[in-house]
Amino acid sequence: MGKQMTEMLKGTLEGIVLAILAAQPAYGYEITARLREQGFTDIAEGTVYALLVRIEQRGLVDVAKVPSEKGPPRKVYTLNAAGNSYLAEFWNTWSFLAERIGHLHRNNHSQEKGE
Amino acid sequence: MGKQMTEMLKGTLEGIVLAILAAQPAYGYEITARLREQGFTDIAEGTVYALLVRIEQRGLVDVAKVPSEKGPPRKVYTLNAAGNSYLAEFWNTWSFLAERIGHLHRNNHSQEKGE
DNA sequence: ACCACTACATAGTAACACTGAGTACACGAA
DNA sequence: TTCGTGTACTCAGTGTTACTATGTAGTGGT
Repeated sequence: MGKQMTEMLKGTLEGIVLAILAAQPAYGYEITARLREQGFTDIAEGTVYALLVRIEQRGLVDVAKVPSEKGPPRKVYTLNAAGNSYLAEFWNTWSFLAERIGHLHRNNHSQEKGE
Repeated sequence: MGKQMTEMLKGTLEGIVLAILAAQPAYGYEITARLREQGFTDIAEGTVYALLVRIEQRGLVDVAKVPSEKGPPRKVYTLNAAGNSYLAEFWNTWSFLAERIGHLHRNNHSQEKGE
């Protein structure tokens, strides 16, 4: 993966995964697959599992072990109240940053074109 | 500063500073001030200077020492060709990420409202 | 018996922003 | 003259994060 993307994912990947969980509960392997569907093709499995361990330890999710037909039991993660409020904070932070950077982006582009 | 913002700035602060330099050359103290104007009120001076050292070592900027009326000489940073192409790459990475996350954001919100 | 797919776990590494402190120059007030 | 304030840059140490690489294990097909 590009080094820029790696660095940029720091802080945002967590929010991305929480947002996926907000849509519906999911387990690690499934989350990895969903990320790949969404265009994040190069995110390693290990990265996702490590992140899930973190958000579990912080109490942002509830965990349930569910047997699988095709392999070891799944750990299904569900966003709880704390996770929801943390996610809401994430959206605030993201919105602020995206707005500021979007502003810079537009300025840079108009400059390139000599506007 | 919020912990989320700290983590989210990883990888993006560099692009933000390069974008500021793309608009016009500047020195460290000035860049810090400009960041504060743009709403990044809690970015420490030390953070900016460390970042400037990095981008100088990577050859993304040219540096000129200019005497100041009010203090030590200034190190004025100018974005060079390498810096410009690196910045272009940054915008690509950012656009991809912003689009993907924006998509998640809209989905989450429409879900909250039950749409 | 072997392989592919599913599913999770983890030790070690690199990169980055922050904290907190320090150095140094200019200038005006006390 | 000394002190404070604003300007301007530097740096060691810390915490957090995503990546790499590898390992463990269950299921089903050939």
